[in-house]
Amino acid sequence: MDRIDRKLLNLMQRDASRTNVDMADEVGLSPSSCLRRIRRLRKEGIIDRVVAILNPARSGRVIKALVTVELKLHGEQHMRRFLDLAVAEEAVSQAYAVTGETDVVLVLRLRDMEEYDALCDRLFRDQTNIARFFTMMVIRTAKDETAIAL
Amino acid sequence: MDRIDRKLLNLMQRDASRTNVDMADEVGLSPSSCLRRIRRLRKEGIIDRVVAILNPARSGRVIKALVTVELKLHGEQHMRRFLDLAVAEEAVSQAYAVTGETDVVLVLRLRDMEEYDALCDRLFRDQTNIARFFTMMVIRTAKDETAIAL
DNA sequence: AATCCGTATGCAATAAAATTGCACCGAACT
DNA sequence: AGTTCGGTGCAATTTTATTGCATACGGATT
Repeated sequence: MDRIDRKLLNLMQRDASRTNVDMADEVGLSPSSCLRRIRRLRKEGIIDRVVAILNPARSGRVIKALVTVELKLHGEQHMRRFLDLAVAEEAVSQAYAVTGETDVVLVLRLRDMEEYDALCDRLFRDQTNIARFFTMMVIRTAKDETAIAL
Repeated sequence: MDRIDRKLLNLMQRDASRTNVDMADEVGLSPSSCLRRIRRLRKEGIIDRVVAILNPARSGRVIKALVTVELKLHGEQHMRRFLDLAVAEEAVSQAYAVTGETDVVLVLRLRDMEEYDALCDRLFRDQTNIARFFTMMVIRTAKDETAIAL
């Protein structure tokens, strides 16, 4: 993991659709050598995967919301049951069990408020193990990184 | 935007490193036709970009934390000042201005607790406009999707 | 129903890229 | 100095992407 590797990873975190030839040129290696590095990074699992990122605005899921959830019963099985429920929802894009102020934090991507209301019914109101939940609607997204700083 | 487009988008959200030939075969199109669709999806901005996702465990940033921040002064310029500060931090992977319980929510990716402590100094303790902040350490990640359900 | 138009398709030819074998280089170690 | 190992560039080969072209499909219009 040297300077060139880091350079490649930074390139590919920004745009992985470039050709190997192109990137090789930018980092100052021959295409073959560059390709072998990229393959190594993938084989070693440093590059987990390469994916297409869709434009959220074009997908219809334009409303983002954060929800903190407090459970009544905190046992492992209760936590697992709720997380399973949440994870199964398409509108739930992130779900974390956390320490501190609350038990679970969800990140939602919603099409509209109807979807939010219906989701709340399924995840919170119809459940017996929910003590409280607080919703924070996202007003402004200042940063939303898939890239990891090296 | 038909069934085949959606199929392609789902494929590429999971793995965009496959060859066009391969994906064309899976969706039942000729390579040329499939390629033209993918180019159209990119040109229209439905596919925003293609990126490499690194393994967080291999990057050293293994601790995830959520922080809610309450500001003392809520004016636009105060909000902006704090967000600018937060966004500049490498450990801050997401930053949202929100309604409700609090003003700002941050998602942190940390190497260790020292980094957390130092970050708190810079973002919270040294600042005059922070009323309170609550940290929730992530115990379990049940879902963390870059993909958007269509 | 016939026509027209815009768009999508498959095929085949071509261009470009990825992949591999091979010889070589340089650092680390004996 | 000799040896080993990992990485490199070059060139040949294979695979893929790209494009031109003829055709097929669907919708709107006459």
